[in-house]
Amino acid sequence: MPRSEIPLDDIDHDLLAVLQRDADQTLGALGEQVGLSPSAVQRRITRLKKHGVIARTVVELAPEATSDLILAVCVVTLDRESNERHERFQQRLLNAPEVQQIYMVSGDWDYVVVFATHGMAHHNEVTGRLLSDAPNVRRYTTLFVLKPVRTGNALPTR
Amino acid sequence: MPRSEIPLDDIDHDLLAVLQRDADQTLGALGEQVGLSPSAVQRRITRLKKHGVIARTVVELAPEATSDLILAVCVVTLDRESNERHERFQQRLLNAPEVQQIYMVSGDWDYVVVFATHGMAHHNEVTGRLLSDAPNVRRYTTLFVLKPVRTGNALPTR
DNA sequence: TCTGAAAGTTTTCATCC
DNA sequence: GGATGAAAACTTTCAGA
Repeated sequence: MPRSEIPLDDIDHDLLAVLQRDADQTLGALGEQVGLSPSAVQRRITRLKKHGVIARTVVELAPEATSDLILAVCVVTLDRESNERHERFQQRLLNAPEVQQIYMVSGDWDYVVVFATHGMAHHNEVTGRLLSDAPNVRRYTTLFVLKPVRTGNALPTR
Repeated sequence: MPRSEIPLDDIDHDLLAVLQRDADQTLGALGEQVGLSPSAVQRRITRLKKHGVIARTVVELAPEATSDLILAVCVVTLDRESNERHERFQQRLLNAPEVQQIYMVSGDWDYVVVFATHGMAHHNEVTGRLLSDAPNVRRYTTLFVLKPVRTGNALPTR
């Protein structure tokens, strides 16, 4: 999917907002919410996917339904600023399915990483391998999630 | 959707892993990946939704396709530990569409909050209103996202 | 109890206006 | 953007393992 810039009108914005909350609806139901016929909705969705505005469609699991789920936010600083080191660090994290999110950030820390694991043993194994025993991690701090008040990846579109 | 605990077998786990990456596939295509007929796949998905394992289906937007997107991770500490204050704080954040994620955490900070806004002016307006000018926020620090290396909400299911 | 296949229904897709 | 018919997908039912 290419991702050239395309203009979005009000209806596109409405449609994207709806789809980011619930994409499990028929074109007719979506049409009612944005004031369009099913075929018009279909045309717009096709266009939004084609131009890469809509990156993908996924299901989200209920955190409560995942047994022994431990969510943790780790802030990480690497040893030195070096592109190669950053690349390697990112690649290691990307290869781990327990790494839910990775953000490179500015300021005192280099990265914010969200881990999703099953139980403390699993958490320790994963963060140990990816952070404690990593060659280029200078320091990191773990913030254990007591309650995921809101999750999701919804982006404002205007 | 109720969320009583239900047993998941290997095929359920495979199916959930696939759906968390890409839910925009036909039952037949899904069936091929997990080794089941389309109707069997459909039955399992229905069951997983009914029991709340699958919370919802959503589209994810490409961050690059969102104009002037600013992502920021804020760590926040409230003035005092009080259930009522926490409730109010959470509710204010939940009402803001620019608040993408909220995690209550243990340790030196009380919350990790991810903001998604359009441009610095918007970012400052939102964090000003929700954090700086909030009555019960003691302090907070902002980590601006330079690069979202991985996003998503995929949870490991086993 | 769960599967696979077939029938019936709904939705989606492509073309037309 | 809306409407229509054709194609595809989904849902249900049923027989068998």
